[in-house]
Amino acid sequence: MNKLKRQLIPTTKPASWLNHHEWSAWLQLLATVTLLPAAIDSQLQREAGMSHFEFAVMAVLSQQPGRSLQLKDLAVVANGSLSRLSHVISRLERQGWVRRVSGAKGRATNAELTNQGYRKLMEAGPIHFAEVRRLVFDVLTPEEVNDLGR
Amino acid sequence: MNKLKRQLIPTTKPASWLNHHEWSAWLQLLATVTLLPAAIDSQLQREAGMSHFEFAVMAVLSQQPGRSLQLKDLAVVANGSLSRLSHVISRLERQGWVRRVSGAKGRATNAELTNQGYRKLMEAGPIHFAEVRRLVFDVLTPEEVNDLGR
DNA sequence: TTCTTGAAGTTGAAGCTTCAAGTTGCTAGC
DNA sequence: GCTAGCAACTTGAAGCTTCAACTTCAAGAA
Repeated sequence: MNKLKRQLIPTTKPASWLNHHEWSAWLQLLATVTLLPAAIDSQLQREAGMSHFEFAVMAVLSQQPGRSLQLKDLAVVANGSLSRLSHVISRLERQGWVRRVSGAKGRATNAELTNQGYRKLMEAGPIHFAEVRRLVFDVLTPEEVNDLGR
Repeated sequence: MNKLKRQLIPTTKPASWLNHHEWSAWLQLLATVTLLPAAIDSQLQREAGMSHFEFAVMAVLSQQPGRSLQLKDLAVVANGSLSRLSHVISRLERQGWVRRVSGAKGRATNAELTNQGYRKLMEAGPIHFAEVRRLVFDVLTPEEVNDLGR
């Protein structure tokens, strides 16, 4: 199969396709960017019963004063759309891990981590980070870790 | 919001959470791995009417002899499950871009790129790769591109 | 005051992926 | 030649994300 992957280089190249060099770099990046989140997600799902996005949302909340943050800001920090977040918060509410609290100003809504949610997070953290270590930090040298910021 | 992102470092650290250094590296990687595919996907969707996975599938096919490949192999090269691929091929068939051909041996099924599919791909390629260049190669130095393979 | 505009959320539908449960056709062992 | 078991799909349901439409509230213009 690896042989196949290398064959993907276009033989006819209209002006704007990638050259050999770019192409193989892109394939590498693509595989990382595709496989890594999938692996992380499915492990977390299996062993802790939550998606990585849900984990991220709860992790952010746990670090905020009052374990609470306005949805709009939470969406940005968690790298998701407001709509997606709203649906996810509804699910987390159903699990009893998060609660909606109407925020101070205007139409603001805050999400607040419940105690139950906090306990769940503390339990999921080690499981998750062990996998992150295994898939990321154990594979990279320390300098490479430094370079991750590009 | 960037200030927020930096606050995510856990203040209490049970043995198996990440340390400061790992944590910020992980946040970087996470953002890349989350935002990059989303950006690529939505651009391709908007401007060429296909997902990145569909593009990848057709691109692989276009490079194979006979523009055709068995589903099991195609799934591996495109980094997806067989089930996912099967659904996607059905969609691509509906568009007339791909055709199922029963393979030589046993229960094998091949996917074959149609002429119409090939034309579509040729049209989508430049659109897609321009975006890849913009988001990846224009941001990285040549040495960094070299290092993408880790 | 009243009107307009924009930001923040919510909601439902449509589409995609995953998961589990089937099919179906080889092939190895008896 | 049978039969068990596996490999290669296919399919339908459940769950998640996206998208577009809608609601609500705040603030500034008129």
